[in-house]
Amino acid sequence: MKETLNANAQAVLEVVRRSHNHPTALEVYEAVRKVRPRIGVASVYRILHSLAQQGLIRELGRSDEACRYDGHIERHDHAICTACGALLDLPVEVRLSEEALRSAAQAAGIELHSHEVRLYGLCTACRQRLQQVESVEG
Amino acid sequence: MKETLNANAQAVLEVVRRSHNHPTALEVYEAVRKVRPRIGVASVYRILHSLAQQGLIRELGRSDEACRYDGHIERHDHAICTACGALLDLPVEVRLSEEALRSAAQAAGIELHSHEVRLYGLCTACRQRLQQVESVEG
DNA sequence: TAGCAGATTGATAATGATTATCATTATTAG
DNA sequence: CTAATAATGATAATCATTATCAATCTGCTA
Repeated sequence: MKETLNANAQAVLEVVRRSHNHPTALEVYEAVRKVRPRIGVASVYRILHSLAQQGLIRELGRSDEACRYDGHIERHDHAICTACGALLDLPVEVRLSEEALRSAAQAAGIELHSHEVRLYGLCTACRQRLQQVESVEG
Repeated sequence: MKETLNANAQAVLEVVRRSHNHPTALEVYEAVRKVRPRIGVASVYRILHSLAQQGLIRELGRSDEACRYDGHIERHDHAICTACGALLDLPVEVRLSEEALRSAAQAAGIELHSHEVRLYGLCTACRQRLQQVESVEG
């Protein structure tokens, strides 16, 4: 059990908090390297897991290729582009009733700690890109 | 564009539909091998992607280590154990309003196709396991 | 029906993310 | 200060997935 953060862990936490685009572990590694050049990948992975376990950052299930991290630890929802895999924070909360959550958790037999709504669809860029392809092919 | 499913694809689809525990691609491969021994991993991956693209199965973002597939293509929600990574289908729907969804999608700038609610917490097994650890350590 | 163009397949190598190993270094207790 | 212990990072190993490519199958034409 580690309570205080050393310089490496501080740097990792800083990077994750400062980046608003859900960096992967390797991206965090590259960024942290600039300020702590001697750090290795293994330590970055170790620190990320440890920070996530302490609730200081959030580990997002990998939607496309690699696991991504989020400095926003307040509960929030996501939108995921089914074409390019982009994972966006929703700026608004999708409201749902406590009662619905509680009964669903009970039905599944789990002790509910948190929840997330995921919206799937096409982001603006992909929508435009696909329309162009259609018009060329069609 | 392929419309008809050949014997390999049929077998893969059968396996995914028959298994009620979100198999990984490798698990599907092992199961399909029993009925089509000459099939290779590459084909299984190809077929899984193709079936998912045709909407015949659903590709679940990898919650723990590997990508998992679901024969249930009707929209449904999931519960995820934060301790062991288990991914469970919710037997009931977590109801939320069309209006809330639509406005959230608009705020994120995506064209909404589907959505999913994810409940995070401890499954029964992990709850018990962790209680035991506590009582031993405490 | 034979022969061929193109698609499909599967064995295998390659890739990319993550984890394990382990010698070295830093930290702490005595 | 020294011994014990924990933390670190370089590197190898692992695991899922993808790319490559020769072999095979498909439908089609002559």
